[in-house]
Amino acid sequence: MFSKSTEYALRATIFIARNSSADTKVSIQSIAEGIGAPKPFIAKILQQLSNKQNQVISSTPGPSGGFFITKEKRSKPIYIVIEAMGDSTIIENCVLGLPNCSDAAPCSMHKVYKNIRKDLLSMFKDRTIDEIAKSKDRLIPTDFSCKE
Amino acid sequence: MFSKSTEYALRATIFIARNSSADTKVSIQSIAEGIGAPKPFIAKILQQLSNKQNQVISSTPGPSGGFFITKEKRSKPIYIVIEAMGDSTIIENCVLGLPNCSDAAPCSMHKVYKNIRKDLLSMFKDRTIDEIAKSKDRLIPTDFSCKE
DNA sequence: AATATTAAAGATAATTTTATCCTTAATTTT
DNA sequence: AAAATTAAGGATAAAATTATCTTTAATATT
Ligand code: SF4
Ligand code: SF4
Repeated sequence: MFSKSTEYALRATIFIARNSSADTKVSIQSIAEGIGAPKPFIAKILQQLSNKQNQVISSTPGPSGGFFITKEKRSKPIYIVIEAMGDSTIIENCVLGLPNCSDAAPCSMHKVYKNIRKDLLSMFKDRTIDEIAKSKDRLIPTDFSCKE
Repeated sequence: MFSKSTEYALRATIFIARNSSADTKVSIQSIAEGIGAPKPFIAKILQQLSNKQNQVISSTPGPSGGFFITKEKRSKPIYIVIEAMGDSTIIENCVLGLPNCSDAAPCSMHKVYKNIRKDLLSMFKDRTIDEIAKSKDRLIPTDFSCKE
């Protein structure tokens, strides 16, 4: 559904929400291992999630530094991750790729897609980061036992 | 949601279903114009939709040749277009990009995504090409008046 | 059979996405 | 203050996607 970048971004954000607090930060290394992503690539994504415009996650350099997520951001919808990655069009745009999508100017799949899109959007806009992080289900390809 | 190729493929297939019959075929030129796609690119996509493995649409070369769709294929689900373009993973795979997705090995968004994915899949697998083609809603970016 | 028309096929180019690497800056610990 | 640790930033590379072009093959019309 999403780009690889956004998949990693979602997994990384959930991982950070689970494994960090005010005084326990997580390193790029442990995030990369925790979600099964290439370290240099996830580093770039973390950068994007924590830059001036986005600030979905926070970071501090230096020893015992790393990434964490503030209480304020924890209660935001996971949608902010998708937005920060620039992938929100995937769930917002027309299935047929037409611009100016609306009930007034419907594409040929409008009627059948409309409600599914609404559900998709509300899934990402109504669920908070903390809510998703709570589940403890897996975030990494090979890990099949994180739930038990 | 889908790749540009698949968006064009869906629009082209619906366009052909609307504008062709056993004796009226449509040319690449008129398809490109009818859906607002670059002609050389849509030519490649039509090729892929009509090749030996896929055969979603059919074609004949020569004067008064062009593309058409058989009665048999008209009654197939639009899912076959997505499959032919190799984009079915987009609606089948895990939102978080994890392999071996199942209730037994759920990812951290499984619970909230499961039913939406089911709806997405049934939308593409239960609706036939003819059913979608019937709507007469727009297939082209600039055309805002095809419904009236 | 010759000609005109149309798609098929394959080569190529541009762009975007994905991934990696190396240097710099910030922070903490000693 | 010096050393160690960690992320930030920027440059580069590889791969996939999107787009274009040219030649060839097939078919119908004359
Ligand atoms: S399907 Fe309808 S609602 Fe969905 S995008 Fe196309 S026009 Fe818009
Ligand atoms: S969300 Fe659940 S069902 Fe959907 S993909 Fe991830 S594991 Fe599979």
